[in-house]
Amino acid sequence: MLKITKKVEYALIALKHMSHKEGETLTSARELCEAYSMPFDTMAKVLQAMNQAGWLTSLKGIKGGYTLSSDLTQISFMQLTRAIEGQEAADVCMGNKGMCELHGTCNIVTPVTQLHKHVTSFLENLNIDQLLTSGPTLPIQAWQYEGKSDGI
Amino acid sequence: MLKITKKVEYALIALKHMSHKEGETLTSARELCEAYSMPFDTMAKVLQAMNQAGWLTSLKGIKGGYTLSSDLTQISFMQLTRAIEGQEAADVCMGNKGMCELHGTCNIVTPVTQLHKHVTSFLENLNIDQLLTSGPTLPIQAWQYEGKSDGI
DNA sequence: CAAAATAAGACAATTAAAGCCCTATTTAAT
DNA sequence: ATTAAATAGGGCTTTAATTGTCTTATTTTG
Repeated sequence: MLKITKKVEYALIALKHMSHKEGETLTSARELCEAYSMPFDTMAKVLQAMNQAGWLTSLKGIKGGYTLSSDLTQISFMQLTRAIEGQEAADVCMGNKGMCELHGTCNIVTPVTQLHKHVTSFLENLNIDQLLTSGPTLPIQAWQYEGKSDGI
Repeated sequence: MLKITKKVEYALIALKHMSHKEGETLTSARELCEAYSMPFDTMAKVLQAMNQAGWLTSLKGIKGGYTLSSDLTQISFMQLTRAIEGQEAADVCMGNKGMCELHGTCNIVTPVTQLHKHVTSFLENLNIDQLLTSGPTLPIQAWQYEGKSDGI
């Protein structure tokens, strides 16, 4: 139901792995992909994305690698997927990149959009530390969108 | 973020359309696909699935069609997607049909599974009437999974 | 008997995700 | 200096899931 891509999965695996390391130790893409049998190139791209998001510090050259430079409580699940899949992919229901073609005729845009926003805002408030250690502690809020029913 | 397929979208459109009709009126696949510019065959399949789920009554032959035979408050969003996409597709994070290959090595199975179950259970309690008219009134519950962190 | 509907299987097209290849650049060690 | 191993990143291929199409059978009203 929830669209969690492999890349986001790899990101979570990497973050968890790195968060269990002592302060200064570097983690390389190779170390990760060997430890968890993931494809090297894909893992590398994911680490680059997290580096660009500012959550990691990278060191080039032999003996290089990444260190976690952020507190996992400061990264939300939505921020993570946006950093890795891009805004559009993260903010939209599957199959409906941007606006759906039906639009004018569709009688359910509003409710579906609302539902999507509802779940999304829950994930916006769910931080990676919660997710990986204690589990989410925030409820998904009740919604009450007082439709304005569209069409029919 | 939420994986809502076209077929589920079409189902919602159809249910909303039918719920706004007076008691006995039949609705045909053609009527629907013309009204909302959807592909006929796909719409037909969706109606068949809902019929098999027992939510519609079908009448064959010319002058045939479907009537809504259930109360929309009695159908949950998860039931709907299960009826249309199948149990497996509905109950699993994208890309991870059944069990993910990493499994043994993966250090995040538990949290991700829990998150998925959490959102899923919210959708299990969200009924189609709520969704289409008043919006969901139940909160997504807090979760507290007390990890049992897997691996690393 | 014809027309229009449901019923359903099989297949084709489309699209998004995932993986792979290649090249450039950086840096430590020999 | 050269080499080895790391990050950085562009582009392309493969794969898999979804979506849509085609076809045939059956039902039923006029």
